[in-house]
Amino acid sequence: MKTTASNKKATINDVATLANVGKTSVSRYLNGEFAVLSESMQTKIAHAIEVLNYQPSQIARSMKRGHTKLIALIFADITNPYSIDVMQGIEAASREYGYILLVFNTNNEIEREKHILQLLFSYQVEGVIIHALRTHDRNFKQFSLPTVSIDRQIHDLPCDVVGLDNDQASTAVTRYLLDSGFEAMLFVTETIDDIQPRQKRTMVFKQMTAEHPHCIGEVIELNSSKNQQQLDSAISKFCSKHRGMRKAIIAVNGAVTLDISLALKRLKLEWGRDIGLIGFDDPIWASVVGVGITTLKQPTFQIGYTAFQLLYERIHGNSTDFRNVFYPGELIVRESTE
Amino acid sequence: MKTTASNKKATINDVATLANVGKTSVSRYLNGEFAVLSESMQTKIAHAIEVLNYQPSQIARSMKRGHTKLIALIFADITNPYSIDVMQGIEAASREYGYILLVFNTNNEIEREKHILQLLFSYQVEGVIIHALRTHDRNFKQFSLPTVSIDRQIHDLPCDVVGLDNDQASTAVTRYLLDSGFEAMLFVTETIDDIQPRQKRTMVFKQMTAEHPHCIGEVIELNSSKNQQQLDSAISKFCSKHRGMRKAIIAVNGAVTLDISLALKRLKLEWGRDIGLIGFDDPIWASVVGVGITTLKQPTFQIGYTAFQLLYERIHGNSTDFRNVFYPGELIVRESTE
DNA sequence: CTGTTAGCGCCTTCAG
DNA sequence: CTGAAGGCGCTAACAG
Repeated sequence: MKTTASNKKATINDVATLANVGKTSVSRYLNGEFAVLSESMQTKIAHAIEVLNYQPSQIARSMKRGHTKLIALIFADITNPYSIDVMQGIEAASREYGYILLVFNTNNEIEREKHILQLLFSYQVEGVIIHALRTHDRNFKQFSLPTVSIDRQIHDLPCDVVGLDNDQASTAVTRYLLDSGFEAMLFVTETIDDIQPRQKRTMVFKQMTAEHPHCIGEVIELNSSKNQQQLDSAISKFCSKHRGMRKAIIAVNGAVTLDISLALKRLKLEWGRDIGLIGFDDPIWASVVGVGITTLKQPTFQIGYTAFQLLYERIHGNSTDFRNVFYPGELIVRESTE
Repeated sequence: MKTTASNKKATINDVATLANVGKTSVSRYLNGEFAVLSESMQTKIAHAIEVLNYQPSQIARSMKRGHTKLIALIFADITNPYSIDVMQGIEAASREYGYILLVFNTNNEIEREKHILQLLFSYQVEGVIIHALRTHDRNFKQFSLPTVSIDRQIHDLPCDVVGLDNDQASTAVTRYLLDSGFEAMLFVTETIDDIQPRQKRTMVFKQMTAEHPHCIGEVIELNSSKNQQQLDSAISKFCSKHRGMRKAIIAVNGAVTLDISLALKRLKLEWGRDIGLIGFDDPIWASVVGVGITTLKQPTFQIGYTAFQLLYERIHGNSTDFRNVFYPGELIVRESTE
């Protein structure tokens, strides 16, 4: 309200008029083409911009140039802490590169997903980073925007993938348990479907334990993450079956780690003392609960950051073949596996 | 690659040409003005759209109409779980209303904030929801977009506010502790500055304990959240000072609850048995840690949802005076205060 | 070095 | 009911 005339947003024309120059020059000024602008012109324009508190309209620019500096982030479930962790890395990178993040949540609804994919076109988003739930998805088939997938491969959408090196990670976890003298291990995973990471983690565990004759390796695949009973009975069966042996449970991810912790509490079992516990992902509370839970920490920030960089390269055409970038995880030993 | 000719995005003109109609009619079709379109026309257009896989450009639309269906979400610290929780509510609401979320993180950098505020104009964002860190901020002074603040008032920016009813909440917490027979309580808060919620929570606690002559109420204000030592010594001093009395610690928010839990572990103190513990906010791990931590849960989803609604109303001009909406919290009793 | 002109894709008068 | 013309704010030739 302090400015002179109208309280409408100033346009490039207003600036040109006030500065007494053509709008082309203003445009050039905005785009940093100072080499082709006389000093007097520069100062005049700068002044006018200042006075009018002028902000060039990205909308108009996008319309003209065709690129929007917008990228989309699609979560299948915005509730998933992993996604949020990765988002922090993405956010940091996008900030550096001057990109803006549109955040979407498909909320596991296939219709919603379809709608979103359309929106992305409408808004001329330049690229997409997605943490997909389903790896098969016909909505993706028609999809043609530059895309990077987080954590897992998507069958119906060829794209770059960045995530954890699940071979290394699962090997580290299993070997650690083996070396620590555990004799019976229960690997707890959510439904595997064809979600690569869960598959890999499980497979490596199976193989490694199979190779150790003195060690028992069992796997249980939870039907639904809400299924307390299944988990409780699986654990108590496991315990009674291997009475007298050193036992440990492995959680395939942070959500499962939480579920198991809760189950153990219900069963009055104490991790560290009564049974070993180790989990993929390193939730913030892993160090606070009981004696602390040993975890395999993913470099989530790094993953997000790299995801953006890959996307950036792809947007700008430096696209070779689709790449997979998998980072090693870090074993963080706490007393749950003492 | 399945479509006919060019692989460029189809425009309204392409549709018009293919359908053999004027683009005005297509535009009308897009905007649902079916009352003014003959049936034959409708089908022709529908067909052409289908064939071309046409998506109207939001960019162009925004340019013309002036509104973008974009709203911005600004976090001072994207790392803050509270923000993320609230975001879920905002996301849900924005989805229902057909708005898209731009997510920003000022990352506590004042320069960054300035930059973002400018961007908001460039992108013609229709409104802003902000979880501000500082309540004084000169960047806000010039700011004129419809805005809703989460959790706290912002001095330099008159706007709607939605958050917790801190009077009710703090009263509930303190009264509960009093009723449970605790005789000495330590209220731990991060630096209060003029952040309303912390202020209120602390104040209510002070008043209520002051009114109870048999009860001791102390407050400690942490300088920095990283300051372990300060916390450790404060707690142990508190404990030794009130030896023999039933003691409890109150954490002003989830972050502090975590810090205190860690401190207690370092001090070999067990909440529930050695000392009571209660915290504002209800982090997911509150039920897993030790015997479980009693919390005062905020309706974070609701807060986010409402924030969007208020913003929506303001964007659409139903703006009366600025409103404050404060929701009551829910006390969730666990064994840390037994 | 500088300004004129012509659109980007869409919507909105205003005439048929 | 339908279409032609103009313009949103900006940029990119193309001339001076």
